[in-house]
Amino acid sequence: MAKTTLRADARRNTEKLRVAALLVFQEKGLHAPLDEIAQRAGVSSGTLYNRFGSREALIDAVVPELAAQSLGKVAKRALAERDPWDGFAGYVMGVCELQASCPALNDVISRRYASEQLTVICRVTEERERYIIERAQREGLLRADFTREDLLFVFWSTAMLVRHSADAAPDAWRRSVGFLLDGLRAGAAHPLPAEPLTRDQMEEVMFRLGEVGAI
Amino acid sequence: MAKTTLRADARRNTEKLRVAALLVFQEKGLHAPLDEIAQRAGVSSGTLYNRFGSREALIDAVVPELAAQSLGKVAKRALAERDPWDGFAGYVMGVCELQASCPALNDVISRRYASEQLTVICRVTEERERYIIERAQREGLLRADFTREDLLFVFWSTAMLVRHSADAAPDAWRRSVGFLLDGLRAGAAHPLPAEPLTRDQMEEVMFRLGEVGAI
DNA sequence: GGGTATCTTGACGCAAGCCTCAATTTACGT
DNA sequence: ACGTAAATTGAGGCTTGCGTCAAGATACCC
Repeated sequence: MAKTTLRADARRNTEKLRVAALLVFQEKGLHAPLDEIAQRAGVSSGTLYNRFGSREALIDAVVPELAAQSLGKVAKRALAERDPWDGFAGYVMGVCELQASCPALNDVISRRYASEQLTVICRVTEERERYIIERAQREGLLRADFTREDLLFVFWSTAMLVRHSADAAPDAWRRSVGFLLDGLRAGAAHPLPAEPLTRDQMEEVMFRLGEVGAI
Repeated sequence: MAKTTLRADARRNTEKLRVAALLVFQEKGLHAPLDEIAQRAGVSSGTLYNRFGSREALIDAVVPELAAQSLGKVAKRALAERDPWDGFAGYVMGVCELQASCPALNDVISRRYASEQLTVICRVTEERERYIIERAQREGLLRADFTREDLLFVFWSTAMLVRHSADAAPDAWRRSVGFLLDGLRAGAAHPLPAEPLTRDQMEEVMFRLGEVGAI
């Protein structure tokens, strides 16, 4: 039912809002107050709702492109790596770097906000990650009991670290990820104390993440 | 300036509030609504403020004992372990188990709420952890570049994981910690991509954690 | 340039959660 | 048993943020 033609001023406002939204989201994450976006666009909050209708729609109008591009670049670089371990490790570091460099991407990667478009991106990402993992495991470089679900937990950890140490110690996360990667090399493997998550469990966890508290 | 003698009803209410507070904090963490505590104690929110004056005071009246006892037990067990590596690994797992089993302890351990008493506990804990780490490093079992500040990051990661997967996958954190521990063995060590945090940086990060957003 | 459909505005209502304080109730000493 | 100091109450003010809507402003077509 979307109007196909907007009045000129409405179109202009839409554009101003997109620009402002991208700025604010990048700076403060996907839970940034919408009022601030409206204000930054020089427009009332009512207009924001008129143009987009909901936070989700606004995010979907602005963030997926950024996310797809950033994540795509990292994956591509990883796959271009000759050595599958270097590819894997580079991928992990690359994604964490995105998390550290941009609150909006951090929220996407750690699933703090789930929208339709972002979910699509996550699915694509999942495929690639499974491949990157498998490739490194096939050559016996990445430990065999590591799953893609485990990878998400890595990103969640980093999300937390980055959110709280971004200012005081912007490189702190690198150490943590460094330790972790050393634990993921096939040679380092010792038996794990728990079963991997099923995909359903993962869905459940992610579903809750998108919910209320967000925390 | 504290009144030394309370009227009988006030003393009773104080006790009811302590009980309720401990329950609610254990169940929901240290940011639980105070109104709920008052309600559970069968008392108005005004009374809670009359008796304790602030969330911080209420927490300090109730949580430190729990925290000191739990953390003490884990540390003791770790130090009783013959093998320093087992001691260290057991300590890490033990603390994470506390995080997983009790939101209040999770908040204490990951510094989501800083109060006077809790800060004292953290200081004691710090001493013990430095010792546990040093002991394992002295025998060349724990990698030499691991610091106590890094340990806090481990607990922060776990805090995040536990908070979001407690229901759907209560053991998920064990895998992550397992990977990490494998990366901490001396034999697994590869050069790290960043310097360890100074104590000042750590203070700064922790200070911010206690602040506003908490997230 | 006038009429109308479209768009914008910003004050408003809502919800949580915090904390306060005037009015009321209660315990306790005498 | 009564007076007073101590305690309790809960409505209400505060804040942040969301989302709405009647009234006013504006673009666009003729």
